[in-house]
Amino acid sequence: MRWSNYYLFTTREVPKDAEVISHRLMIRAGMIKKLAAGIYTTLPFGSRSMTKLATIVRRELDAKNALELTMPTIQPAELWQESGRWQAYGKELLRVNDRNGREFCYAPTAEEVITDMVRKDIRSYKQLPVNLYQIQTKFRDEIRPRFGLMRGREFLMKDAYSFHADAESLDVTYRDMHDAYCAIFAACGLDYKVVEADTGNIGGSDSHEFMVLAQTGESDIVSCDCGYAANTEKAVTGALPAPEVELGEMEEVATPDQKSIAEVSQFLGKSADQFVKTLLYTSENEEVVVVCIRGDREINEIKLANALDVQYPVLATDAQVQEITGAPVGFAGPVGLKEARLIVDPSAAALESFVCGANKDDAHLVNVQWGRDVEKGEVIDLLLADAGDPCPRCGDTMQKTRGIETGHIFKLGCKYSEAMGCNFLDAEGRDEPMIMGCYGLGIGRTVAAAIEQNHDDDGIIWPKPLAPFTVLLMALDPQNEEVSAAADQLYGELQAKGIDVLYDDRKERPGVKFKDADLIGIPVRAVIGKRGLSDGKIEISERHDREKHLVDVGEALAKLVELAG
RNA sequence: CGGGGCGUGGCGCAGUCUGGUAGCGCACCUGCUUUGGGAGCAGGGGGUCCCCAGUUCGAAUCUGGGCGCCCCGACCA
Repeated sequence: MRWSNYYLFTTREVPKDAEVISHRLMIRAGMIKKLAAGIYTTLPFGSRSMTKLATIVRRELDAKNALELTMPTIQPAELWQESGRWQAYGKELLRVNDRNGREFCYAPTAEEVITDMVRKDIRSYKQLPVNLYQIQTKFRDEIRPRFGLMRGREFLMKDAYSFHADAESLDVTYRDMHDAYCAIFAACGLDYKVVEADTGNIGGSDSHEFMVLAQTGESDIVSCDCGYAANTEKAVTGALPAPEVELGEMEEVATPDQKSIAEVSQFLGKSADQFVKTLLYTSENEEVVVVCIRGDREINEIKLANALDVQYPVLATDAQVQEITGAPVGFAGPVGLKEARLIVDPSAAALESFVCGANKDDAHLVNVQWGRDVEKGEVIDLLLADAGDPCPRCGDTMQKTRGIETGHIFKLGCKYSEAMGCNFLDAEGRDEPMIMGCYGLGIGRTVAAAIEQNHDDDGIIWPKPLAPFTVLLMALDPQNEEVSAAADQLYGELQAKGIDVLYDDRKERPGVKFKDADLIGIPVRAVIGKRGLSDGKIEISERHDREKHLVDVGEALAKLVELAG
């Protein structure tokens, strides 16, 4: 491709709303352009990267016998009502009406449509398993789209769905997809981690996320050298080391205006890990739940939602706290709260003696003991895991890192097949719901993640497999006939070798071309200028180290082919 | 959903408080010079100042309504 004929316009400045590096670089390098909040046009240069990733994805999935199809992006409401997600998905589901007023939605995912298709086509266990995928645009009306392609509303995703006669068959496909995803991310040259994950509103049992490690990621991961790794939404820990406490009789102490754990901790001279933090939650079913956790730790609200089997637990209002505890916010404790359901995290349950609110204005209780002074209630893990916590498998100290969720695989079980009557006849002639799995991979997000992980101050440093072009051929002074003749010839030869080459034949000054070259980050660069050419040399370098090698004109092609490989 | 901020050529901004008919840098076009790390000089094109209504002789500027966009928060007992 000759740059002079191409649609690639770089910019020196970026819109002020672009904050993360991949977003800035994708705009500056002419890959994407914003149309509306979280909605982007992918320009030709960006499109090439996406296509390269899609090709890798297809190759690895096809190798696992997954079959590509294409489903509509506009889906009828009836299917979503059947699965129950027309209500459950909430505002993220973009709903539209056609000219007759019939309700549709723009697909955020395609479980309903694929399940509807399969229930109509497949009757027998002999036709199972099947694994079907598409690479198709999705729309999710996110609360807060941000970071360009990292969290867009409209985005390109590969989604796959498998159907099985039994759990063993699902296990095999799940493993296949796990391996395919590993192959895909490895092929892209990305530093990634597979972690245990919560299933969120997709539903189902077992689930893993593929995280590209980057500080700008929106997910927290804890991991251990032994191999355990999990999203903090899901992560469990070993028992926390118990703090040393003095034992004594329960006693009320005055703590005027000392509301937060930090304040009371300082006021009483006791560390925060000797406290029990008591929080009141409500949810859509309006039951108030009292939750206790150790004073220095945080509640994982995803775990709480799962424990309560609700969608969104929310903290009780100040008025509700006043009504139930009889005290303003800041003085809640488990002692004497008989009316409400009490859930205690193991971190709090393990305390031999602790400090908590007295359910009375300006007062706390010290030396409280479970069993003696207050019933323990249900002990359920609600802890938000953090760096330094013990690994649940081996007990070693875990680390915390951040990652970008680029892939997510689920064992769905029968959630959709039961709701939608997607059944088959087994060998005994019994009607059974199919067991399902689903597997997502964000195409645009993975490309953004690749940039997040591979760049420097001057621009993108593409991993070769995702690079829009493999070789950038620069003619420094295309007006000079010798230079342009040599460059034209090399360009033709590279094309003949099947190499993706971008030929910078623009009539720009050298400085502009070098800056652009660094910005767009093509892995291999060949520079032809009259200075080198007078000695019969072409300068070849790679973007990742920019080390310059002068190569004889006659050897340049072979060298470039070697580096491109 | 709550809080804050912003909408002025393609991009980044000034002008708004104190109303008088729009400007700067980058980008773009033409010419000359320059040509190995975002050149110089000269000339030039491009804006219903987000939209609607109102006040006024006069509105980018004041008032009201709407739309769009961004950031922060949704972390506490």
